[in-house]
Amino acid sequence: MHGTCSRCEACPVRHKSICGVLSDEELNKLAKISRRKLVKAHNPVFMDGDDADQYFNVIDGIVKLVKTLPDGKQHIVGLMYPTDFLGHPLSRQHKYTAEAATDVELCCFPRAPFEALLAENPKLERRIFEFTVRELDICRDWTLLLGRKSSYERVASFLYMIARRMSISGCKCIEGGNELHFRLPFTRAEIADYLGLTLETVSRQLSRLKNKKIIELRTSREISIASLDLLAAVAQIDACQDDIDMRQGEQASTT
Amino acid sequence: MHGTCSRCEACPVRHKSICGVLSDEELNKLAKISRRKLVKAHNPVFMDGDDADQYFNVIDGIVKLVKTLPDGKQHIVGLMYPTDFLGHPLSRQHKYTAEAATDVELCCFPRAPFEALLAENPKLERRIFEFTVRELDICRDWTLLLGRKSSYERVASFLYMIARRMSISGCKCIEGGNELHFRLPFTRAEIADYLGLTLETVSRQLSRLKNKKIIELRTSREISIASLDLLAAVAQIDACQDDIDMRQGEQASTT
DNA sequence: CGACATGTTGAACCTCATCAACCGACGTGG
DNA sequence: CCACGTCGGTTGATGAGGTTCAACATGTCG
Repeated sequence: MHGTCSRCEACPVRHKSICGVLSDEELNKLAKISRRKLVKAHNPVFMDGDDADQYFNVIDGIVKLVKTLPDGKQHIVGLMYPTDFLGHPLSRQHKYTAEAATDVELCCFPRAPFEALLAENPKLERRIFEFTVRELDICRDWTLLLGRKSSYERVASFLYMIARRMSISGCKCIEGGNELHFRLPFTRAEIADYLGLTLETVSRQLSRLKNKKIIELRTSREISIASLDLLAAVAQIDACQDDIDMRQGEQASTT
Repeated sequence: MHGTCSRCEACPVRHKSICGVLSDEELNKLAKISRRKLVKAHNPVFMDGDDADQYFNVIDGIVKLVKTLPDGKQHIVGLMYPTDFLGHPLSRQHKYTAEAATDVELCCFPRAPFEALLAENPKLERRIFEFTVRELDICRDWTLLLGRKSSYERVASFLYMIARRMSISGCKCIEGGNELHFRLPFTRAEIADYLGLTLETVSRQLSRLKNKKIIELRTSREISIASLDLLAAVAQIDACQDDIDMRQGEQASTT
């Protein structure tokens, strides 16, 4: 077989995912150890405490990373979109549960052969490192939101962020998704778990945004954003800073 | 010159920092481009938005990573202790301000020559990758705290965490520091900025812990912890899970 | 159609922020 | 040496923002 395997050629995240740095030849090697997998919404990809015996590319759909407190309260510590890479070399056990928020399509790499490939391909390792640094940046921004923003600002921040992430990653699961009109893939309770609020508070703040004409809600899940800039202002997001973040992300995923 | 340079030989973080993976020869190369630097408490190491033209090892003291919201509220998104590595390859600009919380001793590496060394030394790059993954784990745990814990739980978590980190990293700045008795290097306002609370609330919850005999306060900064297990229980920290984290950290820093 | 999940809205309550008074330690200058 | 201001810390009173509990609306599926 020569050229790229047909499955990878047709892969929508071929260039933006970690695979973007691989030559056709290298990609073929990776393809040989990879396996596609579909996970239905609300099913786990892996559980907190499990051995990390696989790595994943998210091809389509959204994966929630969930931590649970001893007393049962739970919190979403991250969301993974198409093109994202799931799993960290050097962590032998998962520190959170990964659960499909929507129907999800994954590309799975068994740990041992994947790490062997990593060892002989510094470019790939460096690429995963880049992705990890971006995750850390996002996580630190999130601590700012959780530590210092009001419920109104949080909900606005969430809408702003998800609008941008979904249009950038080109999530198939969002029918007719453009930056300003899309279908929310989360329940109010899930949004609450992500923002450190209760579902009632999320509902109230969404109503408030609707009353102020900053968003429209055709149904509870169909969202139209009147103006991203307005939303960013409400969310206390420094639009300039955010543009830099996004451009870096784009670069990293296209070079 | 043969063997290790004398400065590095005497360095207290020689083996636990990123330098731990370097042979004497490689360490000499690194030493040639490095420079020691002292930063007095409350002075900046670098500012949000600055070009990232240097990397740092923290040798002694504690560095705060601070983000500021457009409306002026600020939040501490991370603390760096001795042995920690400051700066991320691939981020051209700093996303936060780094400020000395105590008097700090740093080892500085100018960007260009350091990245050249990285390129020819995959072990070193991998080591920094490990450190970044650990930072991400810590950051995710922090989002759990900010999203779901009460003020009482937060203050308990903070004391628990700082007690463990300081004893592990062997901070010289903590005179007579052992795991159960140490001097707090932060004001109430700084703790509040780290926990997403106000300084008054921090003060009240510390008093509450004192009244419940879980800690003693000889002065406002001299803390004795009656029992780490008790503190962990109050903080809703799963002690078992935490032990795993710590052991991994130890391994990573001694192998 | 009824059953069940999801979402909205209201009312009461509680935690934490805010504003303010006060204390002790420290440093400075008259 | 002491009066004074400053800084860090504690404590109290009050109020706002969010949680909790509850009722009701809407939508979906057998």
